[in-house]
Amino acid sequence: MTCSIARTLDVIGEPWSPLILRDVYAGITRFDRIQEDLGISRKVLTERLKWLVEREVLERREYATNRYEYALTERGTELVEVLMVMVRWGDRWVSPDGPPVLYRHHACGQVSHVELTCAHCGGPMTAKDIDLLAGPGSS
Amino acid sequence: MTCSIARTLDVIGEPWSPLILRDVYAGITRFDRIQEDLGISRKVLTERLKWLVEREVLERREYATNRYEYALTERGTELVEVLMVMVRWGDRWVSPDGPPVLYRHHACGQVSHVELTCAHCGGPMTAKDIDLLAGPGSS
DNA sequence: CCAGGTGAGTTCCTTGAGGGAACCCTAGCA
DNA sequence: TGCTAGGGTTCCCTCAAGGAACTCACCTGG
Repeated sequence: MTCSIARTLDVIGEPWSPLILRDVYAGITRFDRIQEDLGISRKVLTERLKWLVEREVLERREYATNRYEYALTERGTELVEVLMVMVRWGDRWVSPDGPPVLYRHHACGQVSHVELTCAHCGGPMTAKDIDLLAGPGSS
Repeated sequence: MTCSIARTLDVIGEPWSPLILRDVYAGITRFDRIQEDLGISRKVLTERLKWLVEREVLERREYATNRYEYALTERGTELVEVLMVMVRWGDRWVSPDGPPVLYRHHACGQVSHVELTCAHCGGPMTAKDIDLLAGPGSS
């Protein structure tokens, strides 16, 4: 499908993948730890990890003989931005007890959250602030 | 799970949902049009739409007697922001022919894309720019 | 030196969700 | 009064997810 959403979903669309990325980002990088943390079946975790490694979102590293851990690649690190926006939505609409996790921004040292802005003018850029146009890669 | 990512995925984690939201956002708002556009089975589309309406992400409106269309609620419109960040990733990493869709920003009139910034200081805020802390809603 | 533990998976069986095609009901319309 | 379109249901079948048990290599203590 000539749609960047569909193409992104092809990589991380299945429901466990974002949670796997979250774990790896948060420092849970080993097979058993991820399996235990998510309660995912070992079979499916094996498949997902292999898939994400093939798509170059994760990297498989031998940290001791026959012991492996997973790490985010550059592609994977940029996917975490998608998660950050998901977190914002979840915090706002489905977290009755307040946000479970907070972000401290290195640059200003404050606990904050992410805002979407226009790469060109820097103003707010949300769903209501844009029009859609056909691009070069459209069919 | 006390995790905003998991809670958000509970609402739109299944792979068709983001594409349904994209369609509705892009103006494809009726059952048959969505079904045709996505190639989803009618049964699953029925289930997904009902689910999204129950979660108050979509709204079902009778635009003529016994004719219904779907529209984004405020919650749903904010979910489109997640899609916009997915689009950015897809454009960057898995769109060999260039972006299929472009965004024109109302405020500045330019074709642009979305950037993540800190709500507090306005500086760039990506996965590498933050530390994670436990929040009030953590277990 | 061998018993037990841990990490990282495989294998196998069972159940449930998704796909496809056909069917249904109502409203307009010629 | 039959035709078509919109908006779904129903039924069957397949295939992927879950669960539990098994494997194999390395390490560590006694």
